[in-house]
Amino acid sequence: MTDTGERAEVGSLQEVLAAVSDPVRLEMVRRMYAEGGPAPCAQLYDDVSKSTASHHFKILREAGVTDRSVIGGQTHQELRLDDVEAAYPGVLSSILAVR
Amino acid sequence: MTDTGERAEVGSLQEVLAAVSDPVRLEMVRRMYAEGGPAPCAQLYDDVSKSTASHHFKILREAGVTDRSVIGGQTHQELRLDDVEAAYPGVLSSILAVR
DNA sequence: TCCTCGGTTCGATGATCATCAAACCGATGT
DNA sequence: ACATCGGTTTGATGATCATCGAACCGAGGA
Repeated sequence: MTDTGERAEVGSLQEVLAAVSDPVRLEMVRRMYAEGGPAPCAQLYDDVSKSTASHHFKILREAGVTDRSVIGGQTHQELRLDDVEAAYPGVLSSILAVR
Repeated sequence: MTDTGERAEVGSLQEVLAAVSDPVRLEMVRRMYAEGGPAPCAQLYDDVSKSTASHHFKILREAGVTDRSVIGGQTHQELRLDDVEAAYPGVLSSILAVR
């Protein structure tokens, strides 16, 4: 297991909100949450191309919402729920609670 | 006091998130919240033109986040916090709690 | 009646952004 | 060594959107 990112700061509230306001990205976040740990990219989306997915992953990562790691040669994405909650209590958890 | 809108539904979660993910609109929402009731448009923004502000009000209204009423001839905007909370508990309140 | 004031609507412009295909890259397997 | 597989980067395209000025509109006031 190799760390790719160095525990970046969680982005501004605006950045976080903008990140999850896109339907494709919110679905990714929901699936990561359901997974409960590092998940291989491919399981986190359908209906968009690999390159588009990679683009969305980047935006989520830069907003500090997710983290990337490499496990057994494969890239995985993980939700940084605790970090986001620490920065903006209730925001992400209440969004995930919807439905 | 005249009602302009007929208690519209609160929009989808995506709509609500998109509405508040814009800095100008989030500031508007914050000021409405601070006001605690119907507030005249002019007090809810600076740095943008009247037409831009009106555009943002419309987006907030269509997302079900705010409501419009006319008091003494003047248009006022009001936050629909209770309605949004009923639809998506904790989402808007936790955003407003930031800072 | 005419003017002003607060706000909306219209039309246009520029920027941002989601999307894709193609090329690339690192790791694994043959 | 080569091919494959998962993922990223690049470059381009089209759509969405924030922004503005100007025209418009309804309500009061002079």
